[in-house]
Amino acid sequence: MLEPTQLDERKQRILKAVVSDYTLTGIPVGSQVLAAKYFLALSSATIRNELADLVGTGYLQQPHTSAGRIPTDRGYRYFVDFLMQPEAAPVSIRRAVKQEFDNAPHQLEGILEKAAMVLAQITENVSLVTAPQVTEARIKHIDLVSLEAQSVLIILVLEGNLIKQQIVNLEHAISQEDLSHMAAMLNRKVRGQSAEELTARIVQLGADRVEQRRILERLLESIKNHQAQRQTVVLHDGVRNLLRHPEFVEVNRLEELLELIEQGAQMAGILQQVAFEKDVEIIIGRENTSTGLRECSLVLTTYKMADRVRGTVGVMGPTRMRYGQIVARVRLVSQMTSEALANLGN
Amino acid sequence: MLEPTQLDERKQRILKAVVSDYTLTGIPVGSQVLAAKYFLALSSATIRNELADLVGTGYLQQPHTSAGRIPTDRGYRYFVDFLMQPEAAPVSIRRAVKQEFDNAPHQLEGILEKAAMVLAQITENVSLVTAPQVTEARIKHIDLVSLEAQSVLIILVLEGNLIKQQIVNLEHAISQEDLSHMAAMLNRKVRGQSAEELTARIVQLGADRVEQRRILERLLESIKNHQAQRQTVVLHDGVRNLLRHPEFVEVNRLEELLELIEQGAQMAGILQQVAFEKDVEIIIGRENTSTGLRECSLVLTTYKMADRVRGTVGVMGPTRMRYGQIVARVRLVSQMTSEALANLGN
DNA sequence: GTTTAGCACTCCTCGATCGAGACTGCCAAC
DNA sequence: GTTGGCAGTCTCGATCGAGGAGTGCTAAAC
Repeated sequence: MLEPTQLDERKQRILKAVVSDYTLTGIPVGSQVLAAKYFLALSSATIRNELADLVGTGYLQQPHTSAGRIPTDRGYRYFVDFLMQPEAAPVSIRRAVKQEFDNAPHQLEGILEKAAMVLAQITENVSLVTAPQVTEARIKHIDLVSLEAQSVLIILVLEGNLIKQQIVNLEHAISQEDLSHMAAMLNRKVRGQSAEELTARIVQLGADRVEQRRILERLLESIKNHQAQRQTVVLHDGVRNLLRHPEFVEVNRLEELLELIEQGAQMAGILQQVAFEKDVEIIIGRENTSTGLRECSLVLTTYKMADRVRGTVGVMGPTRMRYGQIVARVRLVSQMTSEALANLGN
Repeated sequence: MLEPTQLDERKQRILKAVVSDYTLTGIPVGSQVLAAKYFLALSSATIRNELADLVGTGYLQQPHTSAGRIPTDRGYRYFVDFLMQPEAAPVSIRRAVKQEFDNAPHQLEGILEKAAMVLAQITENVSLVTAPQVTEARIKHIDLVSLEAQSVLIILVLEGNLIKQQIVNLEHAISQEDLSHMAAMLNRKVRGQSAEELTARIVQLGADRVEQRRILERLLESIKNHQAQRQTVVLHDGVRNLLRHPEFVEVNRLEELLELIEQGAQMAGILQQVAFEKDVEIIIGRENTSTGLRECSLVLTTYKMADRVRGTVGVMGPTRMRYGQIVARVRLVSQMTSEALANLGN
């Protein structure tokens, strides 16, 4: 674990200057630039000595002998933990974001898509948004709709107004009337229960006939399968922004990254691990378990949809990103998303 | 309009050879290669004369003086219209595709996502899939669910088992009992009608109280807005495949393309124009109205979900693509998608 | 009239070379 | 501990030339 005391105050200021300058320009920072732009009172030779120390302790590195310094992952980590201050987004951006969310369709998917779009735009990186996760979902409403002969559409409304739907095929035909009846019964009995509890209680439900009971069992089984099977969806936007970063001119890295983003499963795993309590979580370069993200950083946080319903929003970009700015903007979008989702249900 | 008679038989064979070779190798095709690989009976000089003619009539072009020939958009057009024969996908691929669809979740989105994934994989290009479009949707079932105090969740099941949902805020609270009652009434009266007809008939509905009637009006208005507002979703996959093509090593083109794909609106417009009757529609290079697609081709067709419910699937890639192969594979995925969707409702 | 061989010409590609520029590390002086 | 000076190192970009691929043209052969 890093300690702020590991670097004296001047080294901290120099590290901060290197990170700031490098994230802005993308050019390795030399001692002369530092002296001229940030440390007028010091000579470049002095700074060179300090830089050499910072390289020795692993906070900085040199791409080659006659180049300036760039931060290592460790350097970035020290920066975000102790040196960085979030740069609040300017009013113009706050206003634009608000407007976008105001114009978003009054609907879960629409809002999440909007969040991904806006976040990609204001951070100029790839945005990542997971659909809301339910921890121990409670059922608010069940509806059964007869489709063709033997198939039934199950609609489950969960806490937080999450809607799950599934089509089930039965052995025997059943009328809409019977279905409505069953739905009404279920609604009376199962409100506020979790899907697991529901299964446990099914035995106690006074299903008038054996036939009806079998259908109920079938439906519940389906619901449970469905819950288990459905993997988290990860929305993303702004892949085009990656192309602008000079670190991705070679196409190989990009390809690996794109695969990760597009197939989503691994990404979903990473995003789901973001702690709900934490404010913003930052994962830098090789801290990522996935090798494809070796040279990328993630800035992630959660949004809240309802009491036990949350999702993750965040940004993926090169380790050389403006952390201070991006943290603030991820936070902003997370808040706006939570608000927009809250407005859905009132 | 092109006529097959515009080229004599030998020119046709040469054009075909150039397109075939170039789409495979990506290297401009010279007269010597043609003579050696495709026209053993002719000398390279003869072929040179023919090539010069084909350049003169606009079917081929030369990147520079001492390079081989590559097809123009016109050349590709002639090829797909008169010379190409679809290359049926090998059994191994057919089997793999079938398996993927068998494993797809029993659910609209899941199937469409699967289609996009599979198509991207087997064509090694970007796949595009629109959600099903409804022409004159008929209503199968309406459900109203009380959420918090004054908000109501409307669930509409349309023909083809398309489900639309929306949350509406009312002026006054209303109980779930009242809502269920209204829903039951609506279901009795509106089955098989389109949303427009429904609005027309609302006046005739015997709404017991003025209050209830007002709520109904509010709901219908919401439904209509929702229909109008919701733009077509375009799923895509396989952007990573683009990176493999040498024509996209320069990042600029890619950026333009990605913007088109990611923001989707323009793309949706293009995809929606695909005629339902046609088998496979191919749009080549500058035939595209969008400048970003100047150097790309689209191979598109439709899938069928129900009688009046269809969507578009297809592939986007560089004009230099293996049309014969891709046409067959797009067709394959379209069929499998239609089948999978048909199985949803039985 | 069509086809072919031969040949000069054009243009791209790739590797090697070279100089300019940037930054360092080290040393000696302050 | 700090600073100026300086030699050394490495990258980057421009330039150049050889090699190669393919053409168009001409004149002869079929």
